[in-house]
Amino acid sequence: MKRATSFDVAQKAGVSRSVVSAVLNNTRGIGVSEEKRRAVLQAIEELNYVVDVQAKGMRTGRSQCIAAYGNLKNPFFAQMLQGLQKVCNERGYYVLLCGASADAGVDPRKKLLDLFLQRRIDGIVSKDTTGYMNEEWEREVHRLNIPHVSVEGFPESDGIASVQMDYGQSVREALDYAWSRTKLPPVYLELFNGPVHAPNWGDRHRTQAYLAWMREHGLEPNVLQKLYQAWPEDEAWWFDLVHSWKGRQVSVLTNWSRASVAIYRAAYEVGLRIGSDVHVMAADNTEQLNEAMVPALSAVEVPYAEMGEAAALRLLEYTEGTRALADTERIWLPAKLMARESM
DNA sequence: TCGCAATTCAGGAGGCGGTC
DNA sequence: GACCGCCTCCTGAATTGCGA
Repeated sequence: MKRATSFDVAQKAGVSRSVVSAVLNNTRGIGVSEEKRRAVLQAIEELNYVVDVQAKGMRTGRSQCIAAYGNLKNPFFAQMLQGLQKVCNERGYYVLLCGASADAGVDPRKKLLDLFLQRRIDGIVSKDTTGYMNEEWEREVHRLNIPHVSVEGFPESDGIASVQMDYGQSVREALDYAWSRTKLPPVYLELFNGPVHAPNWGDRHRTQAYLAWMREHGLEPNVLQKLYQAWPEDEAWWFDLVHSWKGRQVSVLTNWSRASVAIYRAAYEVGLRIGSDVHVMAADNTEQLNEAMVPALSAVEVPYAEMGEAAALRLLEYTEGTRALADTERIWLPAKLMARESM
């Protein structure tokens, strides 16, 4: 059966297509009487009429669809999507999911360019790794005038709009909380992926914030750096560390909650109690287990859902023309302090 | 008749400009 | 203010025109 068009709706309601359009879009400046409005809405219902998005795109040049690009295995991408989807639902947009896995040596980002040129998407929100930079991609985005917002990527670029959590503020908040709970000088334990410690943008901001906070409080900084290895490869290192804390209380802030998990394990083996002997707190929610751990791990967490919302709102400003593409002012969101039992 | 290039048409919706 | 007519958007398919 042929699907109904706005022409059919107009005929059935006894009005012109312009009135149907005005009712559907609440077009400013075009008033529609209550009687005609009801007639149009009734015709829409009776004919099961739905706006043809492709046809609409022909006229408006927009697809009402935005691409969400990221690593599908990354749980934060899913969290970001929640916020993105919420905004898109409210604003009548669809989300096209684009996985970041490369195949046959093709940069998966390049596919996004094709989708944009084919008018299948109006813009892109990408969940990038913290501090991610890509000058070639930036050039392409500018060359093609693609509305694009990165979550966590391009933190030092003025060319790409991004949504960032304030890592410095998150560490300060964690340290203030830890200090208020224990009055112990906090140790900062920084886990890194090897083989060489090459701190990214977020890592640097965290460490700088820790050092500054310690200085301001007249305390001697104590930064421990540890190459990440899967348990139990490096259990001896953790045992030695936690063993050295025996007989005194310590307060530890870890950059990744993964490090907190290792401390929990070692403390269990050594016979120390988390929350009373060893006070632990994480500066992120990498493992998604903070709340489920026993005792529950206190943390300052990255608000990925809120970041997804903020990114979507900014992107729609670009696609709908209420903000110039050149205006790439960064959006900063605060970390969420989740006070639990470990600190 | 064939092959190619140019032109026309169809599809559905948005909204400007004009009328009452 | 309420409403209508008509132009416009883009692109693949169909049609037409023309030379070889």
